[in-house]
Amino acid sequence: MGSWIAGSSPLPREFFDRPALTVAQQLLGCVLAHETADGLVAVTLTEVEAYEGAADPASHAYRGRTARNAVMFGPPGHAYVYFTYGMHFCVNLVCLPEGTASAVLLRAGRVIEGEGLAAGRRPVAGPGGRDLARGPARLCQALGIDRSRDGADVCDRGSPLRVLAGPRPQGQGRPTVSQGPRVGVNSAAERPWRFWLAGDPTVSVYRPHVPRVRTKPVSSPGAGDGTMQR
DNA sequence: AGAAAGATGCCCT
DNA sequence: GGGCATCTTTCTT
Repeated sequence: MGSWIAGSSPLPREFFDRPALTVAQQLLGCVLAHETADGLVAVTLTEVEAYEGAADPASHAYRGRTARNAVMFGPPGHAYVYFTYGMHFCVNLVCLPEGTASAVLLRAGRVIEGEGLAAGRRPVAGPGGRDLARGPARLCQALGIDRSRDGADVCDRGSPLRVLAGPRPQGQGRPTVSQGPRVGVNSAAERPWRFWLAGDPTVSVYRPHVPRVRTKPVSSPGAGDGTMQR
């Protein structure tokens, strides 16, 4: 089986020393591998989102550097792992040189190595493995990525978390990349900075941007005209 | 010190 | 389709 992953060289740091929009599209089809004491799990990336730094209201770095997002301001090729919604982890890859804060959120992938281990980590995933890493939090769960991987150098051959060039299918050119608005972003939602492999079943289902509506204890008058209230 | 929101996923109706 | 789980970060008193 594909033990080529263990001996393969990670992508060079220059790969990540580019704008997030470029890196995001180039990352599709590449391999993300995570090695733990339990074993190796690897996916080919099928869906990503680009986030700029200071110029992007949807970015965690928009309001400046904090203890949480410090890795985003560091050198390219490192993982920025954050915790959200009280239970989920998501992983980003930092782009551009130190001092800038752009990154690419990894949203989905297809498990190509360690499927048994990944399935054990995600017992609720259905058969077939399609849902093992569909969605950013699911991807982290399948790979066993948590905050201890924050700052990991994915360009380091000795790192437990690495990014490798994807296998080039014979007789095929570059995969067809689709593009659309980012998911779960209520600001700058008009920027089509989400990229995915067209037609891939492991891509997360598109949810049109519906901001979370807080339930109101009392109904206010004047809202009976059918106007959307949020 | 306290509160509110959050780059979500799961289960139930 | 919608509510809920669950907690960290950051902003506001």
